Amino acid sequence: MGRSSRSQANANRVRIVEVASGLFRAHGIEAVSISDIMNAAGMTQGGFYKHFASKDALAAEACELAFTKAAENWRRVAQDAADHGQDVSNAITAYYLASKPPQMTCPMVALATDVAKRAPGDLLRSAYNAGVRSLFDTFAELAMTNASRATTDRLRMLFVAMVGSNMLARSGNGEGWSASFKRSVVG
Amino acid sequence: MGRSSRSQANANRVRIVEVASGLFRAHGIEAVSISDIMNAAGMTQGGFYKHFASKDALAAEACELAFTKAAENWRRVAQDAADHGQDVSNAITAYYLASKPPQMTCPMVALATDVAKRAPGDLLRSAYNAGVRSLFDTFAELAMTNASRATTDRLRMLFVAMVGSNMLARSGNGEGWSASFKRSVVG
DNA sequence: TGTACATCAGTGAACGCGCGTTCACTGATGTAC
DNA sequence: TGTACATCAGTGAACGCGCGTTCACTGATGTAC
Repeated sequence: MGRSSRSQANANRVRIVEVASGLFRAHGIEAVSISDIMNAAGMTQGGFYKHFASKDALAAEACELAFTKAAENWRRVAQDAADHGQDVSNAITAYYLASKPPQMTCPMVALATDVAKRAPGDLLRSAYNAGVRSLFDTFAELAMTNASRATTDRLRMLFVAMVGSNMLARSGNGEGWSASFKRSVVG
Repeated sequence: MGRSSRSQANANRVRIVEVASGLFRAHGIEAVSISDIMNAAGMTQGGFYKHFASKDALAAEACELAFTKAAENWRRVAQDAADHGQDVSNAITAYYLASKPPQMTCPMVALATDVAKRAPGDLLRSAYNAGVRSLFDTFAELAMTNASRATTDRLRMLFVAMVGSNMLARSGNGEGWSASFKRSVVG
């Protein structure tokens, strides 16, 4: 197994970020090791530092990717809803609270605790906050094009309610009781 | 330093749980070591297992204590508000979203990620969910005695919005932007 | 196009470190008479 | 109340383990002529 071609190496780098983005969202950043990531990407641990300066640097990139993908999905869901004459913010909320595979967990919820440990100005913390900001802006933009004239404040409250009920449901016992929080938001 | 008396040992055990409850809320369970806890309690690591079967067992007890203290504080705040003829649910929400020292961080937010990693039926996970349930019930009970006839569903939405905005603010950059989420809830 | 050499993506073993937990030990506390 | 002995709360060193990171090495790829 000698040197890979430039294009192969680039593809490998992209795959590492994608795989890491999923693993981090499923298990949290600290619970996933470099070996876990590299093996899942079909390589061995040693090659990691040919692509990234540190685990932290990867975490910031993986975080950014997670938010980008989330925003893309919201746009797609909003388009679908608009095409069928349905309420856009309702559609996004329902999509957001629908159960998804672990690697698709909302990055706002999955990474919050890891981010909270970082100092202000930290790479990951900055990526996370830029992501939250961008995701809310996307939400507001999509919901505003809707017929309904929701205020920004009302959208902010809906947004944090989505996030909060998602977080509690994720740590819940699978009882219907946890689900009642979700229902209070999407209802 | 020989054997401690029974009552001294009991007091030490209580202190360990209290100290751990604060450290876990400030930094997360995995980021705090047994040494950290025992040193903060004024002892050395080796004595830990004379009191607890494992770090997990302590985590469950510390989690329970955190929720108990939170409920007590809410009751006190509600009583204060009622005594001054103020709206109870507003008072609790404002108190909940006010900035507090790290060791007073809301356990729902601080422990969520650690809990999410545990299997259903795990000791900590059970303690967390019992705590959430009990804290919401407390909230509903206190808010219902209020003049305003809020529906349970409306209280649930307010509850998850509190939790969500608190979580985002905790991982925020200290900009006013993060605070606008809190304002959308308490406003 | 062909050849000679430099580059560098990926390998896998090794490193230092901090963790949760164990253990032999100490000596004041608790108990039996 | 006093004495002899068992108990056991707390100590501090040691354990095995997995982590992030480093490193010497391999050999196909890229480049210069």
